[in-house]
Amino acid sequence: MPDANDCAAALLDEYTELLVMSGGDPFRGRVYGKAARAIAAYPHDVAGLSAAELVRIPGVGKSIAAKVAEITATGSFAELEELRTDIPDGVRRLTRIPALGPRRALQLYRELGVASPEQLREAIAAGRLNSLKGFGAKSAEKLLRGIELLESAGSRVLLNVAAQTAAAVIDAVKAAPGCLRIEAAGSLRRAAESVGDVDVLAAAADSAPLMAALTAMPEAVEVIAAGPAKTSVRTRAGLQVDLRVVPLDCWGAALQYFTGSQQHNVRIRELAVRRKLKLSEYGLFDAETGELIVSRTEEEVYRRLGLARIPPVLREDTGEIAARQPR
DNA sequence: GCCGTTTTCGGCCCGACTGTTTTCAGTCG
Repeated sequence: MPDANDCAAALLDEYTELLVMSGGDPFRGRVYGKAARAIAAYPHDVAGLSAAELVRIPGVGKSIAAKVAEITATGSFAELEELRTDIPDGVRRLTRIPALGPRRALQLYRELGVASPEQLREAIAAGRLNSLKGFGAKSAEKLLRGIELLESAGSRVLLNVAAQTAAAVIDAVKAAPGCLRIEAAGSLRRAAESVGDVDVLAAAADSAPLMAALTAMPEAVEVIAAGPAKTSVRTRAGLQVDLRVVPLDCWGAALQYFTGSQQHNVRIRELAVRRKLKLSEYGLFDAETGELIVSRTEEEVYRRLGLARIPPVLREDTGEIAARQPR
């Protein structure tokens, strides 16, 4: 993929983050993120394209085409530079802390002047978060832990390491009473080169014994979240493991959802919306009546959306959906 | 800001969990 595309995509992504942080129209922010992904996946060098050619890239309209042209010519664009002067780069780094998103990162900056993870640690130590609306004792504790995780930073691991973890989780959970089916999903099932976390999907009428089996694993040193539908733990090695449990009837829809990349799923769900349908991990439904249409197999879900089944490894939103739509 | 298998205007994926908020915003995937 051409360097110019990576460069333009990175700047548009940065602009997306800054837009989201500064409030404003959330849909506008999404558009830039979408365009950034399309440009990153675009096979031709954007630096050599005219405006008319740029707008042929899906998700790129006149306005973004002009910004890409400006990036090609100058290395950046005016609106981005303007936001950069408003929000220091360290504030963006704050959002790398787990559980700290754009809105609260900006709040920390605006109200306490905190402009980096290091400054956040100092602010917490000095008790300065106590006065901040929406930040309680638990938040402070969680943020400190998050900063530690950020600093130890082995964020993504190789596929084989994740596969070993998944195998251990599957062994432990499938022994729990009531486990009807279990399989690794997420980037592991897509066979991505590296994975950020381990996703495991299971089917059961009662999820409690399965969730208990996960949190009882000796490797699970921290419980990040624990609910009836989803439980997340962190392993000794710092790898996050998410276990999702659904009723057996939803297996296909759930596997479809928990396998696709975020972007693939958004695309597929948009396709559903355009057909007056609603897709979730629980099935494909009629948007108006809420009536269930299909949910048992992935093939049924894709077929009902007018698509041939897409192999897991391709579910990255890099053109695989258009390639399977009838012309 | 982009886009169209009713649309060139009015939408824009969907659900789970947490913390502090007593009804929901923020975050995540």
